[in-house]
Amino acid sequence: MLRMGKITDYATVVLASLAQEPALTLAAAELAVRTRLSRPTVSKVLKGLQRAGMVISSRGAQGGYRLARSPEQITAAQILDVFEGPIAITECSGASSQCGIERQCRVGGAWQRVNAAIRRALEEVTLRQLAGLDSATLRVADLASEIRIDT
Amino acid sequence: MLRMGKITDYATVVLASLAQEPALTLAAAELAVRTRLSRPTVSKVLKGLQRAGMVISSRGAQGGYRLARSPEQITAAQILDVFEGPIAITECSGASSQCGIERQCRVGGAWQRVNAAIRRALEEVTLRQLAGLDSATLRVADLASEIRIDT
DNA sequence: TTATGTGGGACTATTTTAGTCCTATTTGAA
DNA sequence: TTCAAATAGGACTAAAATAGTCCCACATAA
Repeated sequence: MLRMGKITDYATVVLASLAQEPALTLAAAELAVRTRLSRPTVSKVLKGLQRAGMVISSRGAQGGYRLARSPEQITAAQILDVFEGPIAITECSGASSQCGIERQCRVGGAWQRVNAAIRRALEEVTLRQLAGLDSATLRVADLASEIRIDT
Repeated sequence: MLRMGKITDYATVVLASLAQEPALTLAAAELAVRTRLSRPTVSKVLKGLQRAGMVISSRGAQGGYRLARSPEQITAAQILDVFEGPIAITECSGASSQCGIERQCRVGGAWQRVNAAIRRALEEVTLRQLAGLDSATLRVADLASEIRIDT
């Protein structure tokens, strides 16, 4: 329905892995093993995360990565932002909307609100939760309804 | 941040246009004029919508399209489904998740819940609202709490 | 019977995305 | 001082998704 790229997905996995051991500095190679992802991919992900300030890197021997903040302070929204950018659900709902039909369609406004709502929800979800470190697990009503068949 | 294709965007615009005149049967060409989109594109969109049962078509002269149900009964989630498919926010959160690392990452579950929450929010938004036909506008605050993830 | 429509694809060009690899730079430790 | 272990930053290619157009068969009102 809505999609995020695989890299963002990987990023979550890698971050979750780092969240298991917030104290340690782990090398990309080690993280690749732990996450079962390929090394180049893990590297790419970590570079992005470091540029975004989500992880702190140490270069040279014994170097590696660690979380820049605690898992409670990293949100799903932040993770999305790193690789997906601030691009909105629809182009109209983005910052610089100039689709030309704007005046006519009037649709933009509503999508913007939807988008804002989704974003706020995503800001409520922490890495701690994503990593399953929360004993009180996420409580969201039972599963998404499948394709609806209203008449 | 999260993205949906342009076609889905167009679909919303076209549906909103149809929602202005639920009684009329409008030809693709006419809708192209009203929405300021190109004819082929509008046509493509409408074909998809008709296959999905969102609009009803009449062939031949004086033919065209009209909404299959009232604007209140068409939701943003349904519109998304037509062209974006049921694909989830991350592949792990899709129906057939077999990413291989699933056992390790444990992340999938949380994303699934996030995804479900987003979907539910999208089901609350009607075409009527998207089209701006509702005098009482969307109340974002409510929407956000709808999709909040309790810890 | 002809104008006007939709139905269903086929098709191409463009853009995104995924994933790998190469080279420079940094740094701890023998 | 030197070397090995790591990250930084791109460059690059292949594959996949998207956008958008076009063509032709079929349907139907006048």
